[in-house]
Amino acid sequence: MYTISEISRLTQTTAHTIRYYEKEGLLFPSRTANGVRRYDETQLTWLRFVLRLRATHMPIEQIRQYVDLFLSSSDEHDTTNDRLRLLEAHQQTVRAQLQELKQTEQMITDKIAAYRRLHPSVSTDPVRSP
Amino acid sequence: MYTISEISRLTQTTAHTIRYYEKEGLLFPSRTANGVRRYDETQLTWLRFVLRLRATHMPIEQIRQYVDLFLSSSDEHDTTNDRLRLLEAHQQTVRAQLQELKQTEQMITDKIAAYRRLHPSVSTDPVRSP
DNA sequence: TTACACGTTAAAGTGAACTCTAAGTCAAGC
DNA sequence: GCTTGACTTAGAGTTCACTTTAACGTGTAA
Repeated sequence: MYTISEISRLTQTTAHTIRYYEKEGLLFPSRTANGVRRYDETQLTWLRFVLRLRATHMPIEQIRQYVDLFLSSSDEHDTTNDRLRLLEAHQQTVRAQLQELKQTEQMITDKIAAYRRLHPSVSTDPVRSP
Repeated sequence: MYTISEISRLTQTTAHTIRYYEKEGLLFPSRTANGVRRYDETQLTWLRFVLRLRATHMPIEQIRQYVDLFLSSSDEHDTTNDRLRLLEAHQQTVRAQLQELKQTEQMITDKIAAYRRLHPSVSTDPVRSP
């Protein structure tokens, strides 16, 4: 079991942010008798999953939806399909981001190459604006 | 020459945002006698360049730095190297974003595959938390 | 036992990037 | 001449995701 400062170090995330994620309903650490948070491997894995989604700009609200579906799932009420749909939707936005990034990476690479070819002339700058 | 509503349509960006970018020093459209903004192809190209950088999360402040260097460049004071350095720095962040996105894309794909294999069982959910 | 590191909370504050409001000007069409 | 719609401005408001503050509790080493 880890303290908040330990998983803070392990995930390179401030304790502040970890508490904030808990307040937003993304994490559910257990507590000691006097209310100190304790994190097990499962919670650590979950936090890493959340951080992955955040790094790809999934809004906290959407992550919470996923968590809520997870928690509300039972034999009578299966939420697998809903979760699958959320993941597939996010997969689409991740792929769109990848497209955009690849194109911009190419643009920057081209521009850098142009700058290098022309250096040190500025008058013939490849950008030609404003 | 385009009006603000025309380049708004052409770039899928609200006129509000385009004026905001101008206020932030990223665009310099000319004006008609009574102060109405007019955009030429160069300004349109420039806006598209700005939108590319924004789509890859370059902060407006950094874009402005690039613009400022561009505008302050002259025969006596060459800013090519500084601009090159800014672009190279952003190239690094774009590559880091690409890395992160690719990894998360893989993770989501794996998770979706796992959900599909196990469907409709929830008890053996691949996430196993919280 | 006192110091100090580390934990707790609710709530207010921050910064970035828009987004909207209010009050106004202006040109074209009926 | 009047209405409509597109433009103008400064400045206030919004949203998101933290981040800080203030005030306090707890455990352990010197």
